[in-house]
Amino acid sequence: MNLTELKAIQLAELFSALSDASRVRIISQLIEGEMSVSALAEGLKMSESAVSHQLRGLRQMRLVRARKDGRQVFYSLDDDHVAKLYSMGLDHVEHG
Amino acid sequence: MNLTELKAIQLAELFSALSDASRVRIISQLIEGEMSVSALAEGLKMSESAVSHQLRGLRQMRLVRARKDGRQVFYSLDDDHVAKLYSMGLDHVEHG
DNA sequence: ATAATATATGAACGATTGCTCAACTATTCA
DNA sequence: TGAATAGTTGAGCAATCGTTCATATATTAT
Repeated sequence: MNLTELKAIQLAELFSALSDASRVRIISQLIEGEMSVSALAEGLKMSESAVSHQLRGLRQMRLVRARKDGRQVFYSLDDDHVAKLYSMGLDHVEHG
Repeated sequence: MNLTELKAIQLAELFSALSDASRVRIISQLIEGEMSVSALAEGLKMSESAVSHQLRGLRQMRLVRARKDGRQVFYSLDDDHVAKLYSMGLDHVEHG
């Protein structure tokens, strides 16, 4: 089965979403449920700016969804595929 | 479930293997079966050097295995987990 | 021996990434 | 209204990445 260049790029972009430890930790938090930017930043000991920058990328890839409530913005996973990829990867890292 | 920093890094490294279109295409070729460096290079229209550099990374992550036969080196997937991640990602890109 | 072939490797380069910092918008509170 | 809070954004910078190019190593053929 021959992979088109477009699909290769799309696949690479998808996996890029989980190719950084900060983003992996963000995803792992969001698997527990939606969370505000500042809660994520505090829990992960990252600056709010850094978290926000990463969330923007995840949002653009439609892996994460934003819900605004007052002055807070709550993020959650937009797609259970990501959670599945995550848990499959974790399984590989832990056993195997 | 709290993710340790080590596991976050290991997960990120695993997904990094598929975070580049060239590597995705290499993996997609190797799913079909083992292949020499020059065959990969020709099929993917990449230089042998570029392919070799990428294969080294994949080898170091133990996602790919090398078998030397004469002056050729045949590469194959070392781990069916990668193929599973790949096809799961492809599924997400194609549908969903 | 020499030449040719297959692959690996290091240096160097531009491109991309992930962060910080400062400035900005939007919302709430007093 | 003005101050405080939550988040976003752009510029800038160091670090990393993926490639090319030249060179090196290993194997085979002559």
